[in-house]
Amino acid sequence: MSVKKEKKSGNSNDNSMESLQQKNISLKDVAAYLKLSPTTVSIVLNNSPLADSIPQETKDRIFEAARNLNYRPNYIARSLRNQRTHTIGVLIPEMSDGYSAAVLSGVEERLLQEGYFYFVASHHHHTDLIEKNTQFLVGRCVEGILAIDTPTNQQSLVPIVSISGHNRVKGITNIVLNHEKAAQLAIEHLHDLGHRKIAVIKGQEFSSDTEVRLSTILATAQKFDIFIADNLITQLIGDDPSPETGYRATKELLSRGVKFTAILAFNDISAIGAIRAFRENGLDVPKDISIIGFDDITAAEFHYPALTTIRQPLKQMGNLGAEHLLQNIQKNSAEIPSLEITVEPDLIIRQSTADASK
Amino acid sequence: MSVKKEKKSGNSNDNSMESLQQKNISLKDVAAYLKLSPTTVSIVLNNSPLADSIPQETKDRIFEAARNLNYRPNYIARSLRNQRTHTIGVLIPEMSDGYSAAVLSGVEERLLQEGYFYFVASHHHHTDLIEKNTQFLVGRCVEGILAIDTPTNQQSLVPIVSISGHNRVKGITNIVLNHEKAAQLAIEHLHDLGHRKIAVIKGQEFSSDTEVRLSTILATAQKFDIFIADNLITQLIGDDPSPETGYRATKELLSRGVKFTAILAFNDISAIGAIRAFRENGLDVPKDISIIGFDDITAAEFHYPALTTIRQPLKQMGNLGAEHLLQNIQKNSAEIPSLEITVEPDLIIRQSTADASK
DNA sequence: TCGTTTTACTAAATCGTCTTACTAAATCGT
DNA sequence: ACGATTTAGTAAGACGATTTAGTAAAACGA
Repeated sequence: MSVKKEKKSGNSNDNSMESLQQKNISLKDVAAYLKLSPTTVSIVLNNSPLADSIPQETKDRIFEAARNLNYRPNYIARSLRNQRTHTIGVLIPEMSDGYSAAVLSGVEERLLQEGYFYFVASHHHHTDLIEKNTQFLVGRCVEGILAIDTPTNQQSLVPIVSISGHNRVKGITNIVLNHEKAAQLAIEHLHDLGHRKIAVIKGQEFSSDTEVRLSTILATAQKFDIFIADNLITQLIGDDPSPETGYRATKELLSRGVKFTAILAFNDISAIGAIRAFRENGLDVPKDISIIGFDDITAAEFHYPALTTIRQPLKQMGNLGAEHLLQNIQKNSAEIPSLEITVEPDLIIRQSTADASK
Repeated sequence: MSVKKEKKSGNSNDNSMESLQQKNISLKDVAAYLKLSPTTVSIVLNNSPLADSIPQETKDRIFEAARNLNYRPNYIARSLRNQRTHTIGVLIPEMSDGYSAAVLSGVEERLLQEGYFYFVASHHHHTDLIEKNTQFLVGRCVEGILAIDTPTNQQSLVPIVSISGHNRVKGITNIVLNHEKAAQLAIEHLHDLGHRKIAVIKGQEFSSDTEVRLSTILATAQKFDIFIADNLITQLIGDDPSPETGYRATKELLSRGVKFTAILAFNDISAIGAIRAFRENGLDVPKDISIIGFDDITAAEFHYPALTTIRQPLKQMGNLGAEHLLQNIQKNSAEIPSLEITVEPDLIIRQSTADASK
């Protein structure tokens, strides 16, 4: 890393003085300039009902002055007075895992529409960081918190909406996937292809979806008369967000020597790691082993082989989460119901699944 | 999407009343409770030098009361008074493209250390959105702006640090890759493997690195007596952040019927698209065609074949960007130098490159 | 013409914190 | 014992906006 200094900017005689040094001008300045009171300027610029009695001519003068002086209301002062920050906090495990980013893009879209901004804080699966970040965010006067794939135990002073978070706290709105449907789609697809020996990669302990995902899969399999024994279940270990964990889990599974013709991965990331493990062991996907991922992150479609996967509408979930959070912010805390919003998965059939070889 | 209402929370007789309904208590409340003035409480809690004259006993009383009453200073009021928001704005093209997320994780790490939070705004490569978002952020009283892969033309009222942004505006600190070194690493590697006919996938018009990347590659190639003709250059079109654009660009290149044994992709995403295109045309990577990506995003290592790529230290760039922005915020605008911080690329050799077949 | 309403504004309080400029009492130095 | 300093605080203003509760003048109604 090297540093190259070029030159000072803002030599005191160029135009940067005029354009940059101007102190931010306040309502008072505008008022003084117009020889009016701040009150009048305020009600006109905010188009308050009180402005009805102000003649159009005066209004025009005010608007013009505000524009000419380049008046921008101070958001902080306004927030203090109105007790509204138009800011929410978002809790995520990891910025760079694809999943959070996809949800966030939905969150951002909706929030900006409503004039809200958001703070992001990631906790890397440390329980104490979840707690601490929540405190920080509340300390920053966020109006609500959106928890993405993050357990939320405590009740908070602000509304919370949880996306794929496991928790049964009162007054929290949950955005969750229809897990039964997801399991149904996955198992049915494999069953249709003739697979009967199916292995499963279970998620990390700390992942919100780990338990439901596994239990719904086992239950659904049973409906198809498929019994998934414990020795066909392997688990992701560690908080590395890369395919490495899926690779390791699969290696471990293969080392057991149990036979299977298909595997359900916890997510696309781990599916990608699994494929590498199979390939190293001389097993072709999908000829020898079929694999189904979960999420349908961008990488899934362009992987080789392209991943068959259960799509979660991640962006939509972000959108919905933001929407409900904003709604709850309008209500007073006593009337916020415990809601559960379910979104539907889709089976995306690509090249990582095929007829059972034998 | 379905909705299931469970039950109201906050039934007025459970403990949520006590724990949630308590109005936020202010400095004044603490002072009143202690029968002291807000001034005294403030100087003690902030450990201001004035507190030297306050006896320890009183201090203890104040600390205890603050804790018992669960006093949390109002950040907004404090910001207004101190004219500091400890918030910066981050401009990115796209939340979910892997690149921004990787840089952001570095940004976040550094900012949190310093007690800063950040607002994110993405512009999806729309010039007017860049302008608009900058306005919004400044309107939100951010103390500085970090522009990631985003052109910044105008001088602004707040310090700007640009990461991989092309711009020659005074007073802006740039974090850039050593592009010459990057080109050198890539070309040298291919040359060593015997490649002489090399194609290039050029970035989109709007990507900051597009021009430098191509020009440094062409210049470096020439040093190795390799001439890259125009008909060996194809370009990414459109703002789809998926490998699709790389796929299309490569298809188009192949349709020209020009021969080449290796290709330099603009980034890993487009390299992944290119591999798919080659595969469809019956070309094996790396047996028939070698390919080098750029960035080393997480997906690169686990792709098949694993991508040889030029790594950019994305997280470090985020870290540096945040660090310099915070430094510049301390200075007054006249003394901010136009700095260029260069970070070094690495050649990561994996399986997508091999000896030239003929 | 006199009282009421409307018009066109404004003064002052408030949001919650921090800081500057005090004061009153206690202690110190000689 | 008397002025100077230290101790232990406090009152008031500012940050920049919004809102409540006005007021003075003009227009209106009978």
